[in-house]
Amino acid sequence: MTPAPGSPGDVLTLISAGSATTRSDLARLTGLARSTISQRVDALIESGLVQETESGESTGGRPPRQLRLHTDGHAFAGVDVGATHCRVALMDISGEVLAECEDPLLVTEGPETVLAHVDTRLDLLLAEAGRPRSALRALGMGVPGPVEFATGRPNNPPIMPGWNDYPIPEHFEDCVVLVDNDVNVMALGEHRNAFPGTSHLLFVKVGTGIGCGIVAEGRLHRGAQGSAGDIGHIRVSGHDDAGCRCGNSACLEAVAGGAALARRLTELGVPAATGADVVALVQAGDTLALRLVREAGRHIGEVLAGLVNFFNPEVIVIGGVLSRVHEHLLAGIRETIYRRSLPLATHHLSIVPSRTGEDAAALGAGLLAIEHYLSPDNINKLVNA
Amino acid sequence: MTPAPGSPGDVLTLISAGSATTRSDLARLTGLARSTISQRVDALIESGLVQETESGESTGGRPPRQLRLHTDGHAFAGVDVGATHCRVALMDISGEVLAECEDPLLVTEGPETVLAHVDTRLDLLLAEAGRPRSALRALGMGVPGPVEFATGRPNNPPIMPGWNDYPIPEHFEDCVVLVDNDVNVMALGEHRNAFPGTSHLLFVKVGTGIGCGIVAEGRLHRGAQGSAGDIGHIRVSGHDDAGCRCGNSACLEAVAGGAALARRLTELGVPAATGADVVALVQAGDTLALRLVREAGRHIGEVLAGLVNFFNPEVIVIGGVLSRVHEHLLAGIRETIYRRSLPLATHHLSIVPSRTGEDAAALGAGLLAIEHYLSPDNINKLVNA
DNA sequence: TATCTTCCGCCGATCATCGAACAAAGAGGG
DNA sequence: CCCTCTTTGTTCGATGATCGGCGGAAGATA
Repeated sequence: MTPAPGSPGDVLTLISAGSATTRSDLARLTGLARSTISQRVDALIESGLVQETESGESTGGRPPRQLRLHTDGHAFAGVDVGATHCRVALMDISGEVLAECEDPLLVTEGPETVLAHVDTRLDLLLAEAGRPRSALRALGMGVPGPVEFATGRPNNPPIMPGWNDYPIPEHFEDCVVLVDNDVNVMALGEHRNAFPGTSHLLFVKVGTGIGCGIVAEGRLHRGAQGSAGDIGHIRVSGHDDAGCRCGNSACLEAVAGGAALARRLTELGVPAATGADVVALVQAGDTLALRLVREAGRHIGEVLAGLVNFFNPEVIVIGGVLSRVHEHLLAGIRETIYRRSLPLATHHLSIVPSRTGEDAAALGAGLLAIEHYLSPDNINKLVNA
Repeated sequence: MTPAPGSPGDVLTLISAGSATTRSDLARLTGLARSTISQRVDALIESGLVQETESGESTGGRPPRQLRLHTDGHAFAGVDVGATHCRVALMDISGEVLAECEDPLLVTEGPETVLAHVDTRLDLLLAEAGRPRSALRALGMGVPGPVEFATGRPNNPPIMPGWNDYPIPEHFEDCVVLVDNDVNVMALGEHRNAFPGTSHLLFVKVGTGIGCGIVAEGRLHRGAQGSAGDIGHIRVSGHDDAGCRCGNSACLEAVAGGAALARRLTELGVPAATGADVVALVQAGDTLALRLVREAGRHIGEVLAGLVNFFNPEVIVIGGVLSRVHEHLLAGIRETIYRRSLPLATHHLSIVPSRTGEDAAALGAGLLAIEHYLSPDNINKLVNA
């Protein structure tokens, strides 16, 4: 129902969002009677979803008992499957990280190998956190390629041989599994962690390739085929000679991606193989590398300028390996966006480096799982059962 | 509340969407008891929102009484304020047009003049439809510039002198007024009218300038400052000599907009002043005009190819004056999009000319008003009162 | 210590919803 | 033509959820 939001799920949403920490808050926000709220809260405590902590500050009368998510007894996992690494984070229901690990692992080893690895790490982390496997409620996973979100199957991922159409969720039988593109979960992680108040955010990952996660109205926009945000193959002007692996030329990725920068540096006599090498050179003070990074920033900025006009975000977050030298990358990006976008769209626009860093992906994947579990529909089912 | 959707507003939503036409349908869809549904329907009939029409087809038992929106007693207005015209449509609550008119009118005359004109037209149309002014429940308006949707005030519109920050809703005291950008309401009109099933749609208006309305998850995306969709100033490659009124160069609008095409034709010895002139020349068989339009299509396609990668829509609709020669414009657009966008994104993508035509804007503006009035929140308020 | 304020649980009153029973209206069959 | 079956719609008592007042709890203030 639309009016008088007051189901157990809605009540929990208010608690988990931090909008309400006491029964009085809940009564005021929902419009329900205090007695009704008490009943709801009792049910949520009964289900092990909420706990009471000792009194809070008094405002002149009896101090209210604080309510918060019950962080024991449940566990959620966020998995970041990268091209060459695998990171697993174990989180409690509030989004706090309980334990975390990262290992080098090639996604090209195929789904069975990678998912088996995730499984063993999961057991280790659960042991470390002192929770049984049965406490695991949901698992979110980000993978480096397009995914059909509804089914959790990769959709012709270019750099994940053997994964096409593989039903990832079926590998984990006893818990809900949500799979999404890695950039999407990074965007989610960054949004929830650093910019919870904003409605429209773009997260741009500048690594070997270039991708973008889109948060619209606070929710991920995946598009019709789940391929939204694939900005690496948008054309930039003046580089028709730059051939791309996709078969076209002048793609953003072929001009400003980490791999492209490394290749260009190598051609110019400074050996570099990956985006990380480029970053290292910049940090070492190599002026050529620095110039290339700034130029890359301008090219990225050209594409983003168009997207700012189109999408009108409040925040653009720059992440990925190349953002380690963000002071140089951002200079070019900002310069170009402010020159090429409309004043109305840029006036309140922030362009910032990622604040969440390395584990934005694992964190975002975990949050995907947690938010699914905490959705009012799901909670109402749990409480009634 | 989230579970068991069954407030009067939700019931009406099902009726107005055509998902349910009988009480039984409603009981089945909402999960509520038949008696409860009857009670809800009675309340809606009482409020004048729903009417019963005589029996439907029997399926072996008593034939159900059909329910539909009560189309008498209410009226809604959709106003399309263009640069040089003003169109007003009077609609009933089901979205059917009762009466309509269009007059030449310069938006540069300023808000008082234009809104006074709207007022007189409104009275004429109401008289024509035989409804009193008091029947007017809500009014939607599309204007050729950015608008702060929440307040209904134009936000530094470049071609609407005197309108900046003018509080349009205050001019119509006795009814709710919603103001939006013209391209947004066109997108809404086209979506509701021709593609109600799709989630993600782009409506591209190619007229004097070039703009884009965005439908995401079935709702308009307006962006942080309400300036989303302003694609006319996205850079196209290889035209750094084309200066734009915005101060930059190589803007899509300056290369492929109707005004730019007319100017270019004139330079080449074929006099043309506006986009309409260009269309006329193409229709008269002028090969030069035709070549320019095709070329414009390719430039628009280049920008749209990027947006397809970014946004991943299901449908792109081409409207505006230039779409009158859409067979030529679309050829270039399709060619470029299919060449420059990712296969995953283009595989299920339709690129089609507007099916709604001239009054997409007035229609969309009216629908904006109607959908606001029919929103569950508003209906619940009405029924309880 | 007395009083005030706020918080929280208890409990009877109230209200919305349900579901069974019944009436209505047509289909189909003998 | 009449009888039975099916589906629809309404009526009404039963049920269960919500409300709001009351009183106890717990701290602030004086």
